[in-house]
Amino acid sequence: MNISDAARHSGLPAKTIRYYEDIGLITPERRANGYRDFSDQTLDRLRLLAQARLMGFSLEECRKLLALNADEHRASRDVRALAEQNLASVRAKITELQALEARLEGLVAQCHGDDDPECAILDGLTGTAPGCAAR
Amino acid sequence: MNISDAARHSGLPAKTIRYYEDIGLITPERRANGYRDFSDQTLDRLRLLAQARLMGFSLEECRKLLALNADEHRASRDVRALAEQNLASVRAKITELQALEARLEGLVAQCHGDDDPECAILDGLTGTAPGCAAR
DNA sequence: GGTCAGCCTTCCAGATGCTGGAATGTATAT
DNA sequence: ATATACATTCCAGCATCTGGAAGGCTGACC
Repeated sequence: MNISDAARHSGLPAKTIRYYEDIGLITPERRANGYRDFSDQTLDRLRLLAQARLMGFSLEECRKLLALNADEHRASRDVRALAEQNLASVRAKITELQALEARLEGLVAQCHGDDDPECAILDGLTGTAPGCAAR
Repeated sequence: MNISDAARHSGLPAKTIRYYEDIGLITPERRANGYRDFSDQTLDRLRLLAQARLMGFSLEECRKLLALNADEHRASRDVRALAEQNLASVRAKITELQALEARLEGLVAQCHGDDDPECAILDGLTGTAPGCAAR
């Protein structure tokens, strides 16, 4: 199977697949002409990669997931630990962004948004107390 | 004022300040010895940069904010538009991450997390129907 | 055989926003 | 003279691709 078919079947761009090979996440065979030849096994790895990336796992986490997936003696505990770690960092990012959202809302709410140069957002960002532009 | 003082007064690392000069966000004077010399004006720009970065603006957005801040004929409408754009992208990211969170929670909840190799998370990521490992 | 489209390959560069480190120069104090 | 604590530039790397250039291979058509 050629790279464009592998791309179709995995949902990943061919460029990304080559990159994944570069960093050792997959090792497809080569045909005599130098073309990559994707086995079903390699395709499975690509599909796992595609799904895990969609689920927010980093490439290094994906590497561990691939290893666990290939290890028939794995403990599901280990997989779960990875997923929980990922979940925790997703939640941390959400919390952070929500704080950002609140602060931005506060700034935007104070700005008139008209033709006037006086702007509460710039005042907020430059540490100028609101109204200082007029003083 | 030397770069380390500028760093102290703006809250930005000296490295970051040099980088901001590299990409043209600031243009501090130079002394005879080649050292940068930060004026109050340049320091103001650094402070705006520091705050705007904390508020999630990209460096290109910061560039526009700096231009607006320096333009006494600006319309606060334009500043507000930038802030709202930023707010919208923050909200979009939150929504995306929340969807991710829900999907991850779903996966994690199904996984036993014990010594057994059977794992709902891997099943979910590989498209294997749950329970297929036992069949 | 020639030619063309449409694959494939490798390698280099760029995006974002810094951050670390090396090699070197300057200022200040003792 | 030396020690230190600054300063400078330049190069490389982080994560994760993505685009493009230059060139080779395949398969169909004439």
